[in-house]
Amino acid sequence: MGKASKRTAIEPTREQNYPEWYQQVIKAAELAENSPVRGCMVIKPWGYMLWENMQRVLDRMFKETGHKNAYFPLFIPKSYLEKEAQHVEGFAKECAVVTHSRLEMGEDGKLHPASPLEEPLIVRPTSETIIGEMYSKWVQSYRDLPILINQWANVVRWEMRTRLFLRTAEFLWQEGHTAHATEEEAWEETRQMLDVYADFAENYMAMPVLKGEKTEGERFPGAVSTLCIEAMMQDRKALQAGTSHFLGQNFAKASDIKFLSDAGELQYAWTTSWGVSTRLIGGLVMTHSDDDGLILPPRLAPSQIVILPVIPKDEHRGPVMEACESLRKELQAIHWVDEQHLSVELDDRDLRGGEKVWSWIKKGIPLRVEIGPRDLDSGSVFVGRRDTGEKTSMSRDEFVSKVTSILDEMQDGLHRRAREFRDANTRNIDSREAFYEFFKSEDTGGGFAWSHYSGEPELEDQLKQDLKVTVRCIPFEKDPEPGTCIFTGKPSRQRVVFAKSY
RNA sequence: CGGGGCGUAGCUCAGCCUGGUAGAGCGCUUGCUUUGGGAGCAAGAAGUCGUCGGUUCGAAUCCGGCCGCCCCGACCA
Repeated sequence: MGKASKRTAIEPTREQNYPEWYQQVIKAAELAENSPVRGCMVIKPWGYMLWENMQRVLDRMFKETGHKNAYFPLFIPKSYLEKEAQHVEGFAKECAVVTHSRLEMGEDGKLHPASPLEEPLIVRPTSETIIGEMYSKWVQSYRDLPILINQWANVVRWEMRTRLFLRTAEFLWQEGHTAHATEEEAWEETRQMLDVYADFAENYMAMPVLKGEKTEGERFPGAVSTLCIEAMMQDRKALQAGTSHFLGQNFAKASDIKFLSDAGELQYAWTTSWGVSTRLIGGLVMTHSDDDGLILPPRLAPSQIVILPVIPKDEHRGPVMEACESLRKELQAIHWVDEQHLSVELDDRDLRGGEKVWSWIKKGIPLRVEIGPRDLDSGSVFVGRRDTGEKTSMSRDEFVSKVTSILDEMQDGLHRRAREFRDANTRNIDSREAFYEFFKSEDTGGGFAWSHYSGEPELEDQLKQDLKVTVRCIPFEKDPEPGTCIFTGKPSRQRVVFAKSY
């Protein structure tokens, strides 16, 4: 097996061509593929199950923090979007516009839009304006506040260049929209939801994230402040994995969300919005996967375990399948994290052994259990771990009793590995020269640079031009240490995090 | 939106320059031998060559229009 073991399931490898590797991992894992519709992807069952698991966990977290789900229209009248000036500026270029309501068959045998709409409809790029419109009707008194609503939806942003999961014209997400009586309460909500996202990223995705605030240039259009979580991918680029916006009274003024306070004064509400999207799946892929394909954290994997029957001769089929079925039943009865049952696949497809094994490696399933005639005789199972590649034979009973602790260990191991990678590629950088050097050495360098920075937007433009580097966030720090900006020498309150980004 | 490239079997592509019966690899189907980390042999199915028009006895091949896709530059969860 000497030469065979060198072959990787995914070509090219991460080192050879990272973007192409990413595409190939998704293809090999059957997460998604490009569709005939420009910029829009098809999410396949294995990928969609992953999304459903993310939804399940996040939805529970949202409800535990007092939110309820609702649904608002896909279409937004153009005039609504026009209400908030910065919002318009931010989104206008990427809006899909519906202008007609009917198709008629022309003499050329083709369908033509026939009936122009009085007012064009925008396919939502985000729903602040339409939701604000409804909130303005629902809010009269301070007794109507807060409103804490989330929606699971699709949105459309007409992007020029798209990449599966990371940036597609249509994507799935959740958007929370809340309205509050006081500024302080809205701020608290903004921070709370960022904490929810960070909790989810760290403890379910096993993806370490930095929490912080966006600079003016990276802020959500129309927001007073945008908070974010930022993760490092294996190519050392940053991925914005979630955002939580403090909108101040900007959208309340635009949508006329007013209420009478307990003192009888008419006031504008304070609003927030926050979201994560199917982009998280891209982040998951790029955080953990290796040159043999996807690696999934057990807590979010569509299934934790696949059982692979080994049937050398037809006479083995009955006993082996029986053993597999009984093991599956026993494993499925086990409760694991959040009282969820373990999810177990039994792959009895008529494929050769090696091919079948590799298909599951590429799909990133945490544990593979092979059961053949020899195992039946010895009462053992053969277990392969996706995270370490380790393969061991152990007694069936031992496996059943240890399986949840093995999964916990894998979950922790992935998180630790990702955090160590990030930390190894994070530096405090204290001079302009060192900064440029850090980001210019394409192959060996790059990563997160923590540097003092005085915050001029022109400076950010310059760095973006020179190095494609931007401020990812102004991190939340316990004791920010003041210093001087490495570019201008002006005083700086704290270090900010720079990186190349997706 | 500017620059470059490409449309031929399910996929990746050759054939085009120099017009003459549509090709390969992978995948798929069937059979036999195999099966504990990517099997071997044999047989088979599969394409109006993106589209519309022109030149020609004859066009995947030459010419023109159109459509679609990919890559590179300014924006983004």
